[in-house]
Amino acid sequence: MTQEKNRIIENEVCRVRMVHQNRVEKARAEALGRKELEALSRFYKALGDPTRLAIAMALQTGEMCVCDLAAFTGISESAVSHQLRHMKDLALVKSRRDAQMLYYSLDDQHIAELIQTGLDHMRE
Amino acid sequence: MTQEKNRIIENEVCRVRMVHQNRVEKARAEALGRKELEALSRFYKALGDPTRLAIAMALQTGEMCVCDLAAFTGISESAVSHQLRHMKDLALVKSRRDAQMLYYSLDDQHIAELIQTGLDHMRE
DNA sequence: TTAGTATCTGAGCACATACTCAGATACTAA
DNA sequence: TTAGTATCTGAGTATGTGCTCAGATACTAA
Repeated sequence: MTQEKNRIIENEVCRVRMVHQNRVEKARAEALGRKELEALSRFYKALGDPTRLAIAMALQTGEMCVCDLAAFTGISESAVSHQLRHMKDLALVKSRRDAQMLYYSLDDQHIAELIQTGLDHMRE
Repeated sequence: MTQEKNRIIENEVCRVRMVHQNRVEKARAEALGRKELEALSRFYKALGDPTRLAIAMALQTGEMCVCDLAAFTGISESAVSHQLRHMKDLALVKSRRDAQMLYYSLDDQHIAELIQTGLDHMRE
């Protein structure tokens, strides 16, 4: 157990208390970079809202248009559209146009896997 | 394509537009219940914050105490403690006490799997 | 007991976010 | 072109959330 006392540097308190320096260094060695960490957390956050998760799970059964998803989720088409844009920015869904309608579908097989792993956890 | 026109019921607009009724019904048939959906989304949301994700990934390398995690993440011990409580409520982490210190660790192997699946997606 | 250390907690604040509403845009068919 | 349908968009708002701060609590050792 390596312990360092708090040190005063000029007027700032520089708190360098590292109770298990080796553990912190080990974790740091395996840590993601800041940008990767933020990208990954944004991805989880995308499924971290009941509306978006419901949309993603609905799209597991096949592609659907905005008003299908509005009917399914019970929220307005506008709200669904806002969420779909969000999910598209995160590469969770993609869309194809057929006449006036846009059909949305999951963009990546990993998302279905992620949902399955989450379900396994919840029903552990 | 089954289409219903908007109907006016008293002063409310009751919008029942269902463009692909069969698709909506299929999605409904496989949908989670409201409570399950919310529980699952809370679980993803738990990893949907960079600080909590960093904590979870650090704990993949072994158990750590609060001040280790504060040193690792670069945020205050108070903030770490708040987040750990949150994560404990969600059964993401568990703790064991050894004298004054509390050692936190991942509560479930599913979490490591979930992180791995997320990484695979990000690096697709 | 007392002092010291590690962690927790509640209040408060700044910022993020999920929705609604009104209106814009994209496309089709007459 | 015009009317109709599907979707998108920006602004506004109410709620959620992550942090800091000050102080409380839990435990150990003298």
